[in-house]
Amino acid sequence: MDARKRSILQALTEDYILSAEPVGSRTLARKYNLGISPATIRNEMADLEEWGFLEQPHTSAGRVPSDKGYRFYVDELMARPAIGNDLLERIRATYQSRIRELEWFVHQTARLVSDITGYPSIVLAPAWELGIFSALRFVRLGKDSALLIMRTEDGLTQNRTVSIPSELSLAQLNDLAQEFSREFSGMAIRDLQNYILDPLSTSLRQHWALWQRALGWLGHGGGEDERMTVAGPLNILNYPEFNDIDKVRRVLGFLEQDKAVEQIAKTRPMAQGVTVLIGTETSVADIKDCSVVTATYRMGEAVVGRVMVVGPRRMQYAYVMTVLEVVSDELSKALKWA
Amino acid sequence: MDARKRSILQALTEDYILSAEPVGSRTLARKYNLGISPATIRNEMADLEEWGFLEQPHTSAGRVPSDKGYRFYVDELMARPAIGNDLLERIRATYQSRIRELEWFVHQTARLVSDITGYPSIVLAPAWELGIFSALRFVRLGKDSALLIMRTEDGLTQNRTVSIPSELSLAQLNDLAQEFSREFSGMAIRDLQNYILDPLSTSLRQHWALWQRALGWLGHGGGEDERMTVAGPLNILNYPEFNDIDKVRRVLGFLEQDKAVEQIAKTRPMAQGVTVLIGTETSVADIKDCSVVTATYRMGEAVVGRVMVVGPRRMQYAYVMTVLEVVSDELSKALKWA
DNA sequence: CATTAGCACTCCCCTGTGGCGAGTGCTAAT
DNA sequence: ATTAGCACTCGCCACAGGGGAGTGCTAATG
Repeated sequence: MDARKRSILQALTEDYILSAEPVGSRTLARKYNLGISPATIRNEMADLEEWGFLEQPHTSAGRVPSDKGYRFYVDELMARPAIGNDLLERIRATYQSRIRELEWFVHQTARLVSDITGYPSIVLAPAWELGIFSALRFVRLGKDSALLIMRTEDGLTQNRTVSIPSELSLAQLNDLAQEFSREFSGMAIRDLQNYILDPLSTSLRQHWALWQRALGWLGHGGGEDERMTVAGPLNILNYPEFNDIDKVRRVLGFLEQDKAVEQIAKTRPMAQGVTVLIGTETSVADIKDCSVVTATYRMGEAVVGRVMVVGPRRMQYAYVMTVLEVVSDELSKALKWA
Repeated sequence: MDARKRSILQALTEDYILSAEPVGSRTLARKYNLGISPATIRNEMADLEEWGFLEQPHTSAGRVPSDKGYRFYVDELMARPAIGNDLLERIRATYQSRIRELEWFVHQTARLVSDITGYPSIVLAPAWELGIFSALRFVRLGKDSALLIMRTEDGLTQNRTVSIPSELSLAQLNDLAQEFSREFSGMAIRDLQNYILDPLSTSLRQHWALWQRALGWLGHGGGEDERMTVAGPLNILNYPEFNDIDKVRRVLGFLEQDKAVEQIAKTRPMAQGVTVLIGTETSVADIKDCSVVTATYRMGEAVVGRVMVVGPRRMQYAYVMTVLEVVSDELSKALKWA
């Protein structure tokens, strides 16, 4: 692929990203100073199409980048401008709030990203069930209910109201919690559930029903909902390729459910840095017309969560990547002190 | 309005609810045993249109009920069949779970209702800020964070993590909480916020910053999000009148934001029972093509929340009303023991 | 020999036309 | 009062034709 083909592919991709219209040779020659005539561009485009970088919606339409074309553009062609100062300020300001709750960070980040980019965004909260169980604690609320507080070795906590047998005294509850903590501290939270359901494994079995009730939840680390936040899903309606009600249904349906997002997350390992998945690269049929940009964030040293942007394939890749880079970075910094 | 007009309006409305197609005189005569000819029906329909119960999308189309037509249908014409046993069982089964958390009820109810009816549903959680403050309590989590638990006289609790000055001992915290509780118990939660911000009102002012941080939240009763749950918003896409992308945007946008729902809730007082708002009766422009069915639920004796269904104007009113009646009833029963 | 002008060709899109069908309102007959 | 009959209206759809954007090919050009 020589320099001329590269610049044609780049110009075409950028034009299409802005216009959403198939780009023809004449347009390309007129708008971009390539120094060659439409006829030459046509020849080059024919090559690029043959090689799979471009596609034609139909004969006598302009060309459109294919997944492979976008991929090449993202990997090799596009410029990565530095982030603007205004934007940087805005992002930093978001994290300077006094509120230091994990859930708040997740919500704010999702909203911030979808606001800034104009695409739907998803933020996955720290994967609680991967944490290491440290201790358990009860706080009595009423005569037959208590707050169950679970804590990880990282210092994260989560709590929930459980109903308890009213004959248990506060002291007894505390004993139970201590015994449980002693027994299971150091274990991955994900595994808690399996252990507790084996009645032989613990001397706690006299209150088996209580534990069973409480730990179905503990093992999951709270409801599914709290682990994922979607912001701005309707942004997708602003892009003409989603004028089709069926496409809208697929994409919004995807954003609504929790599980598919995990599929995407699994496509790439939890490597640090910003990752791009284009069209079918996500291998999720519902969003085959979308691209996804993903970044991870850290808490201390460990990678604990993800920020994602879902948009049309003709996404503003460079911009989104830069935004996610900065956001995930600032978020990681903010979480360090949380 | 004589009996014949009534039966014509009823048949037409029911046919249109099922078919979404404007209904003509011939169809009406053929499908329903009205005992009169199309010509007579036409005359009657002309009257009904003149009186504002029917509308014609265009000359030479069939007729469609107007808001006024639906209103008359709902108030006077429609049959209210009893709920089926299967359905009743399903609803009851939902509330027989062991999980007794308020938030869980709200989520489950929203999902249940949208599943059963096939329309989007909204459930408003108990209006926390209307409750009466009873007591406050701290549970230390780490060296500079604590869990703040607030309790109402009804026995509802809510909690949140707050950061606290690390020099405060546990004993000091407890003293603070007790002092605060003594000072403010019996006050409506909604009013807490205003009082605490007046530095003269309390001897607690030495930890003013802490209280300020904590109580901005207490006064609101948690994030907005937790107070409202939407389930099945995409159900709206199944109805042909929402094939238009702009209508979809309006309705989904409405469901996404919190505030507009309150507008609707305010349209009708918190009276018990099931209420129907048709088309522009909601006076929310974004959902002028929708109808809303609303029911309230109780906790003990007091009405504390709402279950709502949002659907196209040609909604299955009778069915939805029956479902909401039963659901809100069962929910109220379940909450009595929560 | 790479580049480019020229040209025939393709195919989408828009518009206008005409037939069909559903439904109406009116009138006259029952 | 009801109804059959009929002319009329209008949306829908299929179809054809013109325009336009863009292409691939070929032959001319520097």
